[in-house]
Amino acid sequence: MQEERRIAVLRAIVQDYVATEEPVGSKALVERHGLNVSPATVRNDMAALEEEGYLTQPHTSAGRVPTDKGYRLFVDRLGSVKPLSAAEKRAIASFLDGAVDLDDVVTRSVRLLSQLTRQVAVVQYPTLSRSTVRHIELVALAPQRLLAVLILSTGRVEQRVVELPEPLVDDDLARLRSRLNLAATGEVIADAVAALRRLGPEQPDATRTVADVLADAMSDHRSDSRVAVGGAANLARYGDHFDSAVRPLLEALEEHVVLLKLMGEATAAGTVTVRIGAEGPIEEFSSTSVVTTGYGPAQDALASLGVVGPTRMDYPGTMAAVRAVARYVTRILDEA
Amino acid sequence: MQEERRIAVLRAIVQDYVATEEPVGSKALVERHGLNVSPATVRNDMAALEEEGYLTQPHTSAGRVPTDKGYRLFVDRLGSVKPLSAAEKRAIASFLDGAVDLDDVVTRSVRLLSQLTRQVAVVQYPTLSRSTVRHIELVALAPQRLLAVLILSTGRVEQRVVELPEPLVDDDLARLRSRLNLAATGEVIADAVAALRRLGPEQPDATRTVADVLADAMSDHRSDSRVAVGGAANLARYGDHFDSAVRPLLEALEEHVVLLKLMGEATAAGTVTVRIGAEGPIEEFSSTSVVTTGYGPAQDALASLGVVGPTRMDYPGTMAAVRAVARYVTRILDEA
DNA sequence: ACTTGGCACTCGGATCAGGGGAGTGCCAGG
DNA sequence: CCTGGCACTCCCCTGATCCGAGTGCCAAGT
Repeated sequence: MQEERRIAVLRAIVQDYVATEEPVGSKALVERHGLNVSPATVRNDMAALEEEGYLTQPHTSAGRVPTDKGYRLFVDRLGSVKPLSAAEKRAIASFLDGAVDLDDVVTRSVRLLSQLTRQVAVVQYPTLSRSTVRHIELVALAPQRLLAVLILSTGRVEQRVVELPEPLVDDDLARLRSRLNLAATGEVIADAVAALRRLGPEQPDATRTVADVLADAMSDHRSDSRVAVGGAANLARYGDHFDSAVRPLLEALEEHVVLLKLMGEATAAGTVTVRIGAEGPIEEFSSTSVVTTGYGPAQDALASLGVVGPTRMDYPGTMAAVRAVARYVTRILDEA
Repeated sequence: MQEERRIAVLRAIVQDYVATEEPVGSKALVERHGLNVSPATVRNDMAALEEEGYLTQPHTSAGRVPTDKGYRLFVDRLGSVKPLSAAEKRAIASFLDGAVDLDDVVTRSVRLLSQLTRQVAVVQYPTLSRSTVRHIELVALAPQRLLAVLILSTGRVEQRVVELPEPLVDDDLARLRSRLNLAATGEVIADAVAALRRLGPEQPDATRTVADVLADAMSDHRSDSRVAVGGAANLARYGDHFDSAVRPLLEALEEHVVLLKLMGEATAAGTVTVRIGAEGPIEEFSSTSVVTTGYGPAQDALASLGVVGPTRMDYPGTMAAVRAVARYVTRILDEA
């Protein structure tokens, strides 16, 4: 009985604190929420919750603030994620439907997500390792120079200028093109790389050169850590802790490697992961929470997408938005 | 005689203020700079400069701060832009030389520029209107569906999935491809669009469909306003005015259209444009300066690139960095 | 065994006065 | 036209005071 009320108190505190950004006291609590008990009772509960580590007091004589542990309990005890309104769903659909290519999908998602959550949104580009080669194209730029274009199943395009060891006539170019496509098209990246590397030493130099460049392009780690970021302006709402919190985050947003570490491994689509404060991998961001999920085919997430914000954030709303956007993105990519 | 000294005083004030971010007084001035006059003399000069609108006092009894007009004079009277050190030049070269494609060049430039200037850097992608069509590629995805890939001279790649009104066999595809390339390859975008649109009604439906999609892709204004932004973390150094200055800027950095307006028309490569405070087109950014220049072939700039920062910035250094980076980017693009 | 009202206590934050100091303007003399 | 001197003006820092929200605890009530 009391146990239940304590959870209710914790929940109320979290909600109020998220809304007001100020430590919440016993009196205000009973007023704003329909708790049918006196402030004194709530005080006892709060003392107990503090004892167990779910709350803290900034000062001896101030209201209570949830700890990371408190948020964690709050999130875990969320019954169901509240579904988005019909209007929001429609907005998502219409916003994403106009996308013309992969870049566009990612850009729109990131913007959409940041607007829905009023937070910093991060969308990782589909991982190379999960995609297959759709086509390889060679365009002659000069007799000894060509442009190799690599098109992947996810819609990603890589291109490289290749200097040839010897001039190549059109016929040779066509032959080379079909040889490369024969080896790589339809294959998963890892296999395609292997196949290209195997294109033996017995082949003419030009083949080797081009195959190597393509294989390198495919294994380029740089392109495996591409992310899009949006809504950085929402950081301005961080309020205080400017130098200690906002600045490192702004820096991280440009360091994609750090950002990806912060986002963590792509989880299976459908499951929304919430990392609260110090639960994350980077000490500096101990007052930052991350809400992510994977997107792409069910058991085989292409990459993750999510939101980064202050520990004091609207978890239910954020989780709902992240999940919804992931779902739509998955569908869009499926169609293309 | 006094005229010259006044300029010297203004210059000294600008330098000190930029360095310390605090109003500068007469005594500190004569000490830190080798002015061979007394503080009283400097005070007279300052009073005159204030009279003419080059300086202001935050409070009756505080030091002086340059006005926009003061910065303007300072910038105009800069003798020569101080050249970068050899080390810096080397850094630029090595930083940009590793770029593999257009995206990479732009990304690296933006990062480089923000690091050199410790400011927010903005690089516009080469304008579509100045580039030519290098190649058009069609890849069959399904009998009635193909992927059209458009490769431009600047290295930009656009792709679209096209649903065909009728199935297309390989031979037709090859014919279609060469017809499209014949019409568009080598042409400036505007001409290519026209040529594609002309691909007459007498042609089979598939041709029309694909040609239209390509023409649309080329005239897509969305892609004409692409920019890359970097160094947003440097905004953290804005110090005070957080909500009034940093926030709108952060927002603008995501609104590429606004950002481009702020950057202004691409100026001829070689000329560095400085827009100080209220000289800019957007009232909200009246305490923000913009330093830009064009890049690309001499008289025919592809696009602009530059830096956005507080009016109180190191103009000589910033101008030098912007010019140097533009120069290198031009060279790199020329080679590719 | 909880809950409740009462009460003393704590402590942060707002408010205010006072003093120090940096900087100015002006004037009279070089 | 430059310079030293001097009175004056505010800004801002410091310390003291006060107020009130909020707590913890206790004793009484259900």
